[in-house]
Amino acid sequence: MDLSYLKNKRILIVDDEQELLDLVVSVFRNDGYQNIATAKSVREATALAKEFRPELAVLDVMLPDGNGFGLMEQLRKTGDYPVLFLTARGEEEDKFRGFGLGADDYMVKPFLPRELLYRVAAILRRTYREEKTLVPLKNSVIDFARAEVVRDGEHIPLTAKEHALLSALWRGAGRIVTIDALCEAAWGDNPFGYENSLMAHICRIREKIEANPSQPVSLVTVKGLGYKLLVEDK
Amino acid sequence: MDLSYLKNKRILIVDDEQELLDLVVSVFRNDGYQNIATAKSVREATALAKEFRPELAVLDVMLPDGNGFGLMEQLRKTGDYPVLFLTARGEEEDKFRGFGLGADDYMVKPFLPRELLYRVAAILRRTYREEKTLVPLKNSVIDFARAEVVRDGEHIPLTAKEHALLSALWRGAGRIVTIDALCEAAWGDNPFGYENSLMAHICRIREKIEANPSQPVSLVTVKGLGYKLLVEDK
DNA sequence: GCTTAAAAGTAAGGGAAATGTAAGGCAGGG
DNA sequence: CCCTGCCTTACATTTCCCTTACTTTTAAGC
Repeated sequence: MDLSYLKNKRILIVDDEQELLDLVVSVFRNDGYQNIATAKSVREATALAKEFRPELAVLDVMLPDGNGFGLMEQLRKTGDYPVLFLTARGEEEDKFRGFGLGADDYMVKPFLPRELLYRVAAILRRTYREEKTLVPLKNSVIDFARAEVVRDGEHIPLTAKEHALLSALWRGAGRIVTIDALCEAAWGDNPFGYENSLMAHICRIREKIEANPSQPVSLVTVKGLGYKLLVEDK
Repeated sequence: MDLSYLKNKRILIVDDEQELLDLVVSVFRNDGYQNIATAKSVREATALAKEFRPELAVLDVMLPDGNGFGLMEQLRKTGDYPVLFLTARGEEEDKFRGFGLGADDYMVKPFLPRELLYRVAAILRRTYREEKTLVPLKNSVIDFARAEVVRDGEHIPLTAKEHALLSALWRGAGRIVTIDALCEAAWGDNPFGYENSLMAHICRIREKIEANPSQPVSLVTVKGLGYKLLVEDK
């Protein structure tokens, strides 16, 4: 299961201690998270959240100009994303207060960095599970869950075979996928004698995903070997 | 925000110690959970899960005929619901192993009953977000709470199967829901041989929600893949 | 425990969209 | 110039799904 799409999620980290803030940020960075924003106070955090639009927040409970609970309520006004609290040892009641207000998880300092990462990953996986299905190409985007291609804002439906072939190509994204492998993916048992049909499907797929189907840039032919699906970014 | 609908969720609890099992069950019962099933071994749990179809599982790591991790992998074959692990103190590595396999939360024994309840509630809340009772479609509105469709001011009742199928479609709103998933939703365990019946139900649902059932715009077919429910606004 | 209406399941004919087929084209290499 | 490998198009075929009418099951009320 590919979960790498979770590493692009926007994460907001709020703590007033510079040292801990740096630690937490580096923990996330080292694990591959790309999109991190930080704040050191309630005020800073609420202002930042408006334009950063976090998809998950890690909040310290103790803050100079208020506390994490109040902050969460502020944040919930601009978006309903999960929240994980951090608190100093011994404040047992805080734990329940956070959960009671709708927090998603709670950790007591000092904590193991690895545990923080696991807990955040678990929350992200549950919350944003459907989105692994969007695959950006040069001139279009494939949406596997909806079985359609979006090009110039237009939604073009995919048929079952097209969906199966694109899935196989995407699994080997960037690498060559052989004719045999594609036939296997689309026709399963006894995948023989369909080479011609495969070609017809490739042609139809190109009409949907390429701006100029006769000069393909996303689904390219590798003569004598097979086909390659070139995916943007990732 | 009304969260009482979460108390109806089917919860599976697995532990080999009778005493702890009783404790956990009573903790849930006292908090209002209606639908609890228990098992004391991997074997018992996998058999039970097939027909109980849990919506969340609480698993002890140590079991007489295996461990909770193996059990989770078994369970994941029949459904993708969240899992919370319980383990004895000191097995730090276990914690990471559970998360690594895709667990949703983890607690060390002995734990505070209240914390267990909060953690379970947090997971349920995220996983089964509020079942919106009113769902607007192009030519009608589904009212799940009343099990009826409103079209042109007319109230058309939904039958049990229609309701179950529409719920499953609504859960995957916009995305393709496979024939298998729909059969699973409507007929539970042993969801085979009902493809034809499913079609008849789809046909009847369309007569209720569509202005022109032979040209559906809300419940559309994706040949060879499944069906999609297209929701307005959202 | 009947009776009866509504709901659910089954089966078959027809139709449209998806898929398969084949022929003509085109480009590059030998 | 021919041959190979792939593209493209038009057309044939097949598959899947819709629909309808009918049977069976369930549940509700007496």
